[in-house]
Amino acid sequence: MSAEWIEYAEARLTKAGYRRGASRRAVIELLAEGHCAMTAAEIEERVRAEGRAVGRASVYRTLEQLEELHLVTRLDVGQGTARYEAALPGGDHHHHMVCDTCGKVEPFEDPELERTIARLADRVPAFTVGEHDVVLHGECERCAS
Amino acid sequence: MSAEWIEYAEARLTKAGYRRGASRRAVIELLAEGHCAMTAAEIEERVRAEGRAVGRASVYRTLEQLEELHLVTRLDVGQGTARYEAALPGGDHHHHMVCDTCGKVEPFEDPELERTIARLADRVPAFTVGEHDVVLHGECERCAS
DNA sequence: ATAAGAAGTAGACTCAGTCTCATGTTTGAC
DNA sequence: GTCAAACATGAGACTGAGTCTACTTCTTAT
Repeated sequence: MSAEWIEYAEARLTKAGYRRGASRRAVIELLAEGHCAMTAAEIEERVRAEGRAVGRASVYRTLEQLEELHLVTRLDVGQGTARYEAALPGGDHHHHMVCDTCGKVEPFEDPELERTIARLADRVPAFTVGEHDVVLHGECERCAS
Repeated sequence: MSAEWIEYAEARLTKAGYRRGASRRAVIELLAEGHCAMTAAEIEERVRAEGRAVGRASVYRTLEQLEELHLVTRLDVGQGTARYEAALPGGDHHHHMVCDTCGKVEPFEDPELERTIARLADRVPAFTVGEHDVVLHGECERCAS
């Protein structure tokens, strides 16, 4: 997650007809740093901490646009706050484990799970499956001890 | 989903040390009707529609207690609103498909998916998996056409 | 360089969910 | 049955995420 992703994202946005802007750039740069699953509020706060004024609306608008182009993944872990993370073009599909005690969010991958869900999606004709989220709730090592 | 579930839920609550109360009873009765995945606001509204005054706090408190005893399942479909549904004691574990266009929530079951997740949970030592949610996003038949 | 319109800002607004506290009920003890 | 302690309840204030609005500032095509 890095400079290439920034360029890639900007290119996709331009191709999609969006103009460039400083706020969006700042949000994209932050996401590129790859801190897993930030909330919109965290993003706003961190951009401001860098000394840039940024409107809440700009943050949400940017995230919405990026999500539309599948450049970020929105993730609902059930604490009433959505989280966002940069998505690489070629896959990197993963899910999340949430510690219900401390709130920590941990990513994981599982090809078998992907296959199972793909098969399931084929089997359901009344529904066109697009995205899917698997959220495992539980306790992380530290909280369990 | 019916009268037995109401009695079962009340018995469990009593055993857990809770006293009885009219508001909680009303919420439980509504859940027992089995309308899939209601929001807290819908529950409050429907209880009021029956002519009973009920405080928002009572609804949320009841749902929290029921969730703690695994008598209801809380479900996050990602529209910023939690949904709740009665859970039968002996299983009936299911997941949900959400139509991102019209917001409709449809339940589904899949034993293969359950097995896959159970295997996955065993394989992850750093995390004690408790509950899991699988939410498939997509489009329902009507919206797709 | 300029004008059209997208992008940005601040902050008011909405709405789900939480908290508080005075009041109403339940229950166990007598 | 009566009583009091303790739990349950209701109204509404409060919080915090996310949306909307009105207005300003840039980008970009010409």
